[in-house]
Amino acid sequence: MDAIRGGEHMTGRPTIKEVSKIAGVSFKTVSRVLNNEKHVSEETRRRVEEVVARLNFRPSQAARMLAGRRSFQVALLYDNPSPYYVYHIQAGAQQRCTELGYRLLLQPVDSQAAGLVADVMALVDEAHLDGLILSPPVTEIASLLDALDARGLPYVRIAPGIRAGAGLATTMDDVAAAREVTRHLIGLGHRAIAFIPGPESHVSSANRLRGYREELEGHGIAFDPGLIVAGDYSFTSGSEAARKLLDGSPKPTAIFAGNDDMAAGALAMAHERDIAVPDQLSIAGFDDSDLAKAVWPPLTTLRQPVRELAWAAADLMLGEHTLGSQLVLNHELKVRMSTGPARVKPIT
Amino acid sequence: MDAIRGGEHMTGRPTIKEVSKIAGVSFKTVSRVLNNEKHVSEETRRRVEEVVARLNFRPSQAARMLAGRRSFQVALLYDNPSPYYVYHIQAGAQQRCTELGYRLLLQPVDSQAAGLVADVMALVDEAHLDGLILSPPVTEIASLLDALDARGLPYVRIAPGIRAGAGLATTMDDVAAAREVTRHLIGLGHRAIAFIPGPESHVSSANRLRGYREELEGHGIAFDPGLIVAGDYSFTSGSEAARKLLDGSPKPTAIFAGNDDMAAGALAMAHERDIAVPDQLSIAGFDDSDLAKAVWPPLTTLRQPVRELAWAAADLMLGEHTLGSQLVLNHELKVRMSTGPARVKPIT
DNA sequence: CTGAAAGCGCTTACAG
DNA sequence: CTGAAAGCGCTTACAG
Repeated sequence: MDAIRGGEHMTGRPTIKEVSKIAGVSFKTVSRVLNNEKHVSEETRRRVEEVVARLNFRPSQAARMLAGRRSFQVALLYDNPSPYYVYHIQAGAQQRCTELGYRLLLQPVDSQAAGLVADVMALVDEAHLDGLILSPPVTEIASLLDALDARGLPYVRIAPGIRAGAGLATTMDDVAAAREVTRHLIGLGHRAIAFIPGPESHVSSANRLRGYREELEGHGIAFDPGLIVAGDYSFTSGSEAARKLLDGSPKPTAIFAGNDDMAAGALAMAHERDIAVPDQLSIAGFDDSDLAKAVWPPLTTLRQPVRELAWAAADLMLGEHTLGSQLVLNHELKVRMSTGPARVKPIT
Repeated sequence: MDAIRGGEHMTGRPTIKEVSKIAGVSFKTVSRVLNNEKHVSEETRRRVEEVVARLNFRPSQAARMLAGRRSFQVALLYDNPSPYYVYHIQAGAQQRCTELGYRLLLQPVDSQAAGLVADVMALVDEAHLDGLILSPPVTEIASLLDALDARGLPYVRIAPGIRAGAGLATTMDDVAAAREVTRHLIGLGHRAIAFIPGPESHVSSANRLRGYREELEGHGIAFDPGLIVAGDYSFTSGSEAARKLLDGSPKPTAIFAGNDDMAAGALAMAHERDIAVPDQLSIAGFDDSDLAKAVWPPLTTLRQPVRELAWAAADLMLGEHTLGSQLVLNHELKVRMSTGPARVKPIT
């Protein structure tokens, strides 16, 4: 016998009818007050609100969903291995939804699963969703986008890759951001700058690589494939990539990793080999995750406005907007101690 | 005009009545099949299930909540600044709830807020919750526990401090765990072992301090208040505590921090002062968070079964249990490179 | 094993 | 500005 049985816990719950009786109005009028509709006299409104507060009345979401055309409920879909990323995406979306009177369902999904589209549509039906927020890489599943479009269901994407210009979206400029990091390293005198891109499944990987390359070439530095070793956004992959780069040729004086986890991996490899950072090797990351400030030396990185992207996504979908359907948010270079002038002490 | 208006998206949604019509039975029979009730002939069941699958029918959660006595919906309350902790607590609870057919609402709260109890009870009413999972420090709010008890609402607590023996709970033994870490350090020859406890608001802080102290005294090593400097579980506070410890007297040969964030902070301070870890100073953490493996050298720490604690909490509340109402999960010491033999090279 | 009736607590659409 | 009726899509309690 499980603990949930019995269910006598609905005891105290008042309903709209009890409120209306005490306030001396019809329950329809209480409904008007609750929904902030026009055409309620100031005095009636005040009286109803007083009773609502006194009884601690909260309308049943289930009844509203069933009777009304809107559920005031949306879901955030995510499938990201980074606790840091998920935490902040959740926080941003949650905050804006709460402010706007929506409940947000936080829904982890498996973007590789065959049944993904069916599962999401099941959620849409069961929960009567009014809309969806998609975070990468759920943003890249064409069949899901098609199903949502066919259904006419509103959704916003955060940092989408495919169909980037279509529909509602919030993004940052990965290309420009990667150029900034690269420019910072070039400015410190580095010429042999290695880059560790992320996995191909993420659009951000290709965009950051492109920014790195464009900036190099803008400064007349030839792109050298020997300085590129891909990772998969994990710490371990960053470590392995750094090992290959340090063993390869040409020897880099700086490593720019596509995210902070990989930068931390590269940094660990430098420590393991007694390579001084930044005196012998500069290392830069991307994201400005919690990790960036927790390693030694703290990482130079590019702050991605994760929380803001999710906040703005919710706002774009649920708020009162006339301005547009796409929003590009600002990033910011964070210079810390892991980058410094080139070749103070060459690697031996 | 916002994107959500219009709401023509319910178009395709089939109902239980349409299913029943196609299957040639009453809609009550469909309901029986959906709820896995007895007394449905095998053939009828099969026919209904076939139609359900073909139409991709999903029952409205709202209608079930309204008509039934159970909502099949529970909430996880959390108020923890650690993305790592929140991510794994969510994952564990989410998994078990999904397996058992419950929807889990992930609800961040402000445990310091005056209106907390009212807000939670509002959630209970609005969402018709069948139960709640409380994670630290939400577990410690007596007024909330009282309100839930008064309402007769089932809840489980993860690692509770107050009223620890009462009600449903999953925990780990912080005292024994801290003793294990301390024993490891003593076994390496350390005698001047500093400890950085967390904030007093968390019960785990006091328990880990107690374990540290008990183990020392069990080995005939006097407890020295000069080797205790408190932090608040943050990286920065760990760094500051380490600074004071390294400047104070007696000089520690090992530092045991109450969590990994503070251990990482202590490690950064050692790097800043060019103190070799572990040759001159051993550092141990607690949690085995992602951080533990991302810093250099990787931290010796104690694995707290965060995900399992949440999984078991959901299971305890929703599953079929007869065994008991409290569950103590196992922890595990993870020895990595940040700890080593004492005084190989004394700090100068 | 199966079904017809009543009702959950609200919103909608229609009156006045 | 306010109200009475109908109904959302299910489960419950009662019959057969």
